Amino acid sequence: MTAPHKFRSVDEQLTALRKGSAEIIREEELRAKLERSRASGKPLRIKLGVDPTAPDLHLGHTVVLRKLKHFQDEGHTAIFLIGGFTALVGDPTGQSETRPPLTREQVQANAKTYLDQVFKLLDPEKTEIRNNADWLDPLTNQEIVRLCAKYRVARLLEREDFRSRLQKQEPIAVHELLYPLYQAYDSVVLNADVELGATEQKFNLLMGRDIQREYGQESQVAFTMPILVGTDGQRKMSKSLGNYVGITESPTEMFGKLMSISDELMWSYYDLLTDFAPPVIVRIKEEVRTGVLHPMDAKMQLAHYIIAGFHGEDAARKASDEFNKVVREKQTPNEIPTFPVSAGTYKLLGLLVQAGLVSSRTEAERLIRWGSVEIEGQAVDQMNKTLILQKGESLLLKAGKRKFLRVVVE
RNA sequence: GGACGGGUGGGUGAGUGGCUAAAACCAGCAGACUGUAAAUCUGCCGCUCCUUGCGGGCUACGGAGGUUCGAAUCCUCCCCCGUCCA
Repeated sequence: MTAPHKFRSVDEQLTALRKGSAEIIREEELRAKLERSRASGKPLRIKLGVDPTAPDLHLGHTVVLRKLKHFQDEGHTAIFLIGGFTALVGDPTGQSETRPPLTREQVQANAKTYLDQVFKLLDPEKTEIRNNADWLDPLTNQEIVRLCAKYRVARLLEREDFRSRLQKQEPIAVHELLYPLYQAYDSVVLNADVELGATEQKFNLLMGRDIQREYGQESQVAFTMPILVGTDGQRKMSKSLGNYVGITESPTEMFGKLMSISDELMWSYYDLLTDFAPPVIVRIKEEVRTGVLHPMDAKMQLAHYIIAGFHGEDAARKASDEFNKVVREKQTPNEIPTFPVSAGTYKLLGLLVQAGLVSSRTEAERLIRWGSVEIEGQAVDQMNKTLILQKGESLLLKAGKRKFLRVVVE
């Protein structure tokens, strides 16, 4: 009479968890941990740390978040760690650009918005939320030195971005070296069994293993996910590169951005941003290859799926309709922002700038010259177009292919 | 502390006295085409003024001065980054 197991079989779990992963170091250890947990009924502790450096999460963050959810779905404990302290230190991550240091208030505000967004995916009931400021802030100098004593400089410098910066003669600040140490120390405090991260986190995750051992703990499994390439198809998705899709963006915007990825890139989005089983994705790919399914339709299906996950079916359908209408049929969108003005005479150039449709008069001139500015569907052909607006009137302006504005005279 | 190398437009990166609003590439924008805001091709890509012209003005090559008819380019001082030596 054995009690029914709380967990699925280890093999089933492993299969589900492996999906989409880049590297699991080491898989045998993960298997052993899963076995032990299944036998004891004790869930594993899965750590995912995020530094709240910006107020919004984008799809890139959700890759790893989704994996955390998979662990959660298997009955393990998801630990969402907010880097309240480490956000102030700043992970080097290779970016040479010096970010302006965040204030504690900013970090706190960001952390709050993160949680709201994270719970669109994770089950809040089953998630342990921690903030490393809680234990890193009170650390004494003595303890910090003791922590530092546990690692060697040469090993720190093995990290890819340190090495390349050293080679390229780029600056490395001392505090940047500390970052991985703090992150590793978090794993000790949280007693993590597994730490999730993007592949670029590999070094930090591995360091957690060493430091945990130094503190007499069993090493965590370093579990990495591929980095999501941004909408430009080149570089990793990031807000500062402007190639991101934010999860709080409107469904329409998300749809448009997702449709703008290259046909090629869509497959990695299928892998990393959906929960379709691998064979399903293979089938879709095959259908596109043989011409049964149009690539555009495959992409629309993808966009629909992703958006439905954040905003619901209805919103996804609306966004899809809107896309068909505006982009494919080149019609006017349903919802157009309005810009109130008072009655009077206006020069078109000035109005375009004022309304924010263009960033400068020079740009407005350029667009007019190209015939890309329209009033009520009519291309403007004179540079000095003057508009006489009367009370109650409204005019539909279009600048470029997808900037619309309704000028309303009050 | 010493020797040496470097700091150029959103990014990478040419340019050593005028022909340079500054090559090239990337990003961005527009147009054509299409199957989508994919791909491809073409054009544009500091700001501003007007009589919209291969037009005028202003701003721009780390900062401040200077030389010169003219400076991203030469000189002086300063700031910042890196390498090597101590």
